[in-house]
Amino acid sequence: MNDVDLKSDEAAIEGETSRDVTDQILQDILGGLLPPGTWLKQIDLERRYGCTRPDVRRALDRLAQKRLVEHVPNRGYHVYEQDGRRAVEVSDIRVILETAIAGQIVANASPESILKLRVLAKRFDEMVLLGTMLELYEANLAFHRELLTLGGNKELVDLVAEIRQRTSSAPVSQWRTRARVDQSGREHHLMIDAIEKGDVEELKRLTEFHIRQSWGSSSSN
Amino acid sequence: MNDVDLKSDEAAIEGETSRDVTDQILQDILGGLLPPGTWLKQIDLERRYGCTRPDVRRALDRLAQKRLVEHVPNRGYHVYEQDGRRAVEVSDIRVILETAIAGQIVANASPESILKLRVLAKRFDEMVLLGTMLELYEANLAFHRELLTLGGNKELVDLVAEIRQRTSSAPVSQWRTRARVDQSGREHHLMIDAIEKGDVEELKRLTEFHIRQSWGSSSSN
DNA sequence: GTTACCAAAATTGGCGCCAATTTAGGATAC
DNA sequence: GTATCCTAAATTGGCGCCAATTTTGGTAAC
Repeated sequence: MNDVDLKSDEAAIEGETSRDVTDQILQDILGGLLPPGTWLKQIDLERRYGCTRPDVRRALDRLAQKRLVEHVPNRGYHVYEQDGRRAVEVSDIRVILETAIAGQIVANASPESILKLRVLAKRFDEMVLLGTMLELYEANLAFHRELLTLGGNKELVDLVAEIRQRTSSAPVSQWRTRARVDQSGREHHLMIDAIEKGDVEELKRLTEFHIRQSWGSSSSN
Repeated sequence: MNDVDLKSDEAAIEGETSRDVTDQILQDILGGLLPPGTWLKQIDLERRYGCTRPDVRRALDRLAQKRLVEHVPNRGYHVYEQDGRRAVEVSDIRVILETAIAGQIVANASPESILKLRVLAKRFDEMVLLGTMLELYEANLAFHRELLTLGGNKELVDLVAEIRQRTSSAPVSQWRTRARVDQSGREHHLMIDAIEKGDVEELKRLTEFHIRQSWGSSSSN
């Protein structure tokens, strides 16, 4: 396990101290800047994000609660090693939840909401070409959030958003190939098509495939 | 909103400083000692649980993350008011998840695991007669945890345990009547019966009924 | 008598220091 | 030459103080 290297720009942040440190660290883990196994030294983080010691500690504690980092008493915090079994289990949960509300999604889909989905799906496609990996990741999240919102269960939307970031330490590793990302974009549109047609079963099929696909090639399962 | 009254024994704890403060506050919320709306003053908690200021703050932050208390900047933390809609939504999620794995539960149920369930169901029945409200609550959790564990998805078990304590601020309010608690105990045994018979559909029916029942009379939905 | 304003008490929350533990490196003994 | 022990540097984490904000109670004016 190597520890985080941040000889780079220290005072370049300076200006958005307001945004929460937890999210910044979270994004850096998600972005692959802080690979699994990395030891998160408090002094480094303090300097890196231009914040105080208590801020760092609060952030680390929150991330530990979310099980994104592990806390070893008197030795510090380190980014969780990716566990293949856990990843599969989380996918299973997502499949259960997201297919379960397919019926409500179709039922509640108005022409406006379908348009909204199209816009978000298109933005994802644009980010494939023009955006960074993180922007792509967030465009994907936005699309799926909007989709789930149609289900009408607000708690479920938040819950899925939460468990998503439970295993996907590096979105980079999810969409390994360009072909896979393009495919994802196409699937988004297919899902919207299914909603327009009112074909619930088709939506379920697509949803399950879409979720499972991301993890297909990773780990030995 | 009244604030927490704790003129009672202050130094009576002294000896189990080790156990986490977060759990203690959580239990007191669950136990109904800290009703919804109560303002959680840091000084009071500090004295009450015999711990330091940073300990209290860490605990409050964690509970806020779990959405059991709400944080109002510069005004403090208070126990979440029970939201009827949220409670229903969480029940819906539980129904989705727990019925979804009914098949696996039946498939994985060995004679030993069924015996284990019987023991836990019996302990619940005993607690109805002899135990405190909190013990009853925990016996119930233990039964359901064991049941879900048979599904084989460890993440799902933890997730359900998590969302359970998301709304049920006061277990007292859940099982309002004695009749309802007795009924719950009987349902546990019926569920085990269904597993023994290998009747998946029956288990699903019972599970949904069992979950929905707890919230039936509360709030105007 | 009521309302508005001001002042004092209380509470939150930011911040930094110091002790305890761990880790790494060097020196010595075998 | 290698292994073990001891010392020093570094890192974690406990703890408490003080500034900023809010609330409450009292007073004065209308």
